[in-house]
Amino acid sequence: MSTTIVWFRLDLRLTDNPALQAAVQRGGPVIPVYIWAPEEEGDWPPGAASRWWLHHSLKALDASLRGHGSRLIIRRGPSLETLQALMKETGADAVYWNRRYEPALIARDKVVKAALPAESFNSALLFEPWELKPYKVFTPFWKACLAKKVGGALAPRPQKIAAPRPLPRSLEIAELDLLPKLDWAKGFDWEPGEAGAKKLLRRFNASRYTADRDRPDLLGTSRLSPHLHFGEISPRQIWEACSRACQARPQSNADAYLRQLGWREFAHHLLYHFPHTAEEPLRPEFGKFPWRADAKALKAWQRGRTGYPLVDAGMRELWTTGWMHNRVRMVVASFLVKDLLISWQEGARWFWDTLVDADLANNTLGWQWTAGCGADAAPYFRIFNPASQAEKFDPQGEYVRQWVKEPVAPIVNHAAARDRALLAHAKIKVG
DNA sequence: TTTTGAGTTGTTCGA
DNA sequence: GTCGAACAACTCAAA
Repeated sequence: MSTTIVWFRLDLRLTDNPALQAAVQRGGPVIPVYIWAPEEEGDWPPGAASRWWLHHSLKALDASLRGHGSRLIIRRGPSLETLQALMKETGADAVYWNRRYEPALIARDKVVKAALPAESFNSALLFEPWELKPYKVFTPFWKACLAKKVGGALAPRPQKIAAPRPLPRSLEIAELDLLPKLDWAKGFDWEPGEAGAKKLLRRFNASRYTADRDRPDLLGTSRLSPHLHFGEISPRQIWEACSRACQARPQSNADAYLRQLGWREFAHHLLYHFPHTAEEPLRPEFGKFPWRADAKALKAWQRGRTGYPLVDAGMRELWTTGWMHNRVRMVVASFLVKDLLISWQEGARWFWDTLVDADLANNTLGWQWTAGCGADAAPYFRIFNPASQAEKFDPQGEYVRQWVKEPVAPIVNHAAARDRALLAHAKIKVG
C-alpha cells in the first residue's frame, strides 16, 4: 500500500484540507510533516509574532492529529533534502501539499516539484491567480470573482489518518525555538489552531458588520486574520458559512464581510502577478518619492509615542496583543507615510515583525494602498487626520483610554505635516 | 481602436 | 452646524 507524505505549510488544519484529503483517499499510511526552513522564504522569513503563533498552531495541529491516530512529524530544512530523506526512511512514494503564493516559495516549490513525485492543491484561495487576468482595480476584480462562483464542495474532515509503522523520528516543537526569549507575548489573547478559528467564526455576527466594523472600541470584526494566514480556516469555509447566513437572512450584511475576503483574494492575486511589489512600489513614479530617513521619528511611531492618541493607541495595541484593528491600521499607516514621510517599506517591516497575522500579500497591498503607490491606491490628497478619525470611530475615547494613559507631546504638527506631504507628492508628478 | 465611466476606507474650505 | 466642491490627472476595464 502506498505511503503519502503530507507537507503542511500554511494550511494547519484537518477540515477542508485538499492535500490531506487526497492523501487519505489513497488508502495507505499518511505522514504529516512540518518542515521549519525560514531561510527559504527570501527576505520575508516569519517575524517574531508569527513565530509565536506558529509554535502554538503546530501544537494544536499535533494534538488534532493524535486524536485521529496519527501525529505531526517535525523536521528542520532544507525542504527538498528533508522530504527526500523522509521518503527514503518511510518508503513514501508521493508528497502532497497545498500551494503558497509568495514569490520565494513559488520558486522553492517549483524546484521541489521537479525533483519529487509531488502533487499540489489549492487550500488558501477562492480562485487561483492564473484563473483570472491581472486586475489592478478591486471592483472589477471582485465582480469577475462573483461571476465565476466559488466551486466544489469542501473537503471533509478525515475520520482516521493511518500512521506509518514505525513512526518516523521527529523534533519536539519546542526545539524549533519559535517562542521569544523574553515573554513579551503575555498580553496575547489568542487561541491559535483550528478550534480557535471555529470559535471565532461561530461567535462572529455579520449582521452588525457594516455598522460596527470601523469601531476599534467595539468587537465589530471577526478577528480571523491570523487564523486565515496560517490556514487554520479556509476562505471557502468562511464563504460557505456566510452564504448560508445570506440565504437564511438576505439582509445579513454577510456580503459586506465577504467583500473583505475579496480584498484578501485581490492581495494574493496582485502579489502573484506583480511579484516585485513586496519590495518595490507598483507605480514606478514612486521610485523617486522623497521619503525621509528619520530614525527618531520612526522609533516614536513604533513605540506609540507620537503624541497623537489614536496613533499611539494603535501602535501599543499592536505591541501588546500582536494585532491592530483595521481602521486604526489605516490611521497609523497614513501617519507614517504622510505625516512623517517615512517610507511604507519601513512600516511594512515593522508590521511584519509584530503582527500575528503578518501576511506578505495583505501587508504589501495595505501599505502600498495607504502610501498611494499601489493598485487601486488612495489618492495622494487622502491624508487621515488622527484627531477627526478618533472622533468618528472612537467617539467616547474608550479605545484610546485603554492603551494610552499618559499625555505625550506631538512630534509633528498635523496641519503642517499635511502641507509638507502634499508638496512632496507634487514633486513626483509627471513633468 | 476608441471611447467612456469609474475608481474602499478623507479633509478642508467657503458658502 | 451643514453641505458641496475642490483636492489632479490618470489608469484601468469594458463596451
